[in-house]
Amino acid sequence: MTAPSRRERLRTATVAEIKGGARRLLVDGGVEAVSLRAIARDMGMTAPAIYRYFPSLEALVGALAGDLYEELTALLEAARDGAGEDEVAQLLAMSRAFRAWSVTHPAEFGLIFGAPVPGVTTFVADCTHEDHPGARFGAVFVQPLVELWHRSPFPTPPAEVLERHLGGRLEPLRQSHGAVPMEVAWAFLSGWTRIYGLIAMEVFDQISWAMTDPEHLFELELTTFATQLDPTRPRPSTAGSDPGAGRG
Amino acid sequence: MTAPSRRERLRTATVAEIKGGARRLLVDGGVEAVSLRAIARDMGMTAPAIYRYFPSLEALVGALAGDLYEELTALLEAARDGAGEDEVAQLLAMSRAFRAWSVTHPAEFGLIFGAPVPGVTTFVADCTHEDHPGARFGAVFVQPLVELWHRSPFPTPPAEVLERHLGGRLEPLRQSHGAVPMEVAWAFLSGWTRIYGLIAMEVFDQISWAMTDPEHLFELELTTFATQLDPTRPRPSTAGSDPGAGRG
DNA sequence: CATTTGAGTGAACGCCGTTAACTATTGCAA
DNA sequence: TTGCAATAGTTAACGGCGTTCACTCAAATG
Repeated sequence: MTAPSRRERLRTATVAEIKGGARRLLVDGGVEAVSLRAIARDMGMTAPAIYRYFPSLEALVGALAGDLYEELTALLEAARDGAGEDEVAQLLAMSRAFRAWSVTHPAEFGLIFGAPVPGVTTFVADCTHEDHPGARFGAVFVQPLVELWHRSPFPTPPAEVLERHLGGRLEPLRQSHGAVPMEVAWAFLSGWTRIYGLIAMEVFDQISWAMTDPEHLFELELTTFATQLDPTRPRPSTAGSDPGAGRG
Repeated sequence: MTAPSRRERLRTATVAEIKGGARRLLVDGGVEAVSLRAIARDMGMTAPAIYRYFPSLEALVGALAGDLYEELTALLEAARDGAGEDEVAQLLAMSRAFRAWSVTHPAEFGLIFGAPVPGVTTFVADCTHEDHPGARFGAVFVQPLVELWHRSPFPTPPAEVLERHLGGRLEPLRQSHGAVPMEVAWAFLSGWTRIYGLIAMEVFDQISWAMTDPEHLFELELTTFATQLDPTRPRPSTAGSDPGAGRG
């Protein structure tokens, strides 16, 4: 483990600058606004120089997507670690952190959670099963669910129903997370579907025709989900649980 | 109401041909593959000629999105009309039809239900509240829910909880659908979130790292939702309700 | 029949990704 | 220290893109 040479330091700095410019363009104008020529212009370079660092624009977009996955995973882990010991509290904190990031980073959310983008698709396809960004991302949610299940099992549909609908179809999940109980897999898939669906609808502006302030619907879904996971929780009608309070 | 002139007939035919070419490109290569020059090439024309019919590429994409909304709405209405009198059966048929269309038309789904696309966004913004594509689309789901609610109310969270989370935030929905009971609004938003979320995850390939055959998870969610709407329904464990049977 | 309207063409401008040939600089080794 | 190889950058060019402009020609209109 020797110190990086001067050349290596310059190179990583340039790579970071290229990614930074790409992200700025992504935020300002969506993925279609990310262009090698614009990035190079902002850096005071010419476009072909970027080919010394990335083999194509698609590869650059894929690398950017990988960084976003890492950024988001770290954010969720921080939210989990700051939520105490209770697994349900951890899941709620992670869900809220995920929504907050998504709403404040719509372009980034669209890149990694929206319709497949050429560069991102190949980046995801090149990952091994365990290091698949979706798997690493899902692990943050699956882990507290597993621990909660072992500590105090939550209600689920009957085992034979789960077996018929999910049995034998969870191999990809097991390849990345080991032997996850079928009930936990169901709780994760069902819960994640609701969280993802609501956030995607909000970020993609698929809900504004029906309601305003989707955060409150999100909190309602969260409390419903939390109650399902832990029926001893205080009901959402308890005073002091008003969602959105204290968050602007 | 006079018969369309020869010129008008030719014009509508050309508009249809342009849209057809645009959709072919959309299906083959995603929205970024839709280009005026490629469309014109396929038609044996030059690109500037299309400006006689659409003011810009974005406007063409927006018009295409409008057609897709209409196509999908008609499909859902047909599914509803073919499902008999029971509202829950109608909702199930519509949900399955929606998923089937989405899975077989991923590019079209991404255009109208994915990250905002410039042309589509302005098209949606130009619609009046009642004719908003999302509203016309949502109406097909809201209507059976309203009728079911009046015929036999389904269980919901307590009224005060709904009031606190949704109260005063459903004006957009009421502007397009009239006085929808808050419980119905909740059931629609909650149910639609799960349907949309699961389908979007499947179409956007956000679930293949965890499981195969997402249709079975979709059917599990559907039966859960149906049981919530109508507790007298046969439980999902009843023989003969195996999801996916007869559709493989 | 004259005129206006509409449809379509070709050239051009400025973007874009990408490749090829070339230059200058850095780092390393004889 | 000198010489070589790797590295980082340049310019020029190709084809594709959306879009505009000036133009032609046929069709509808009076």
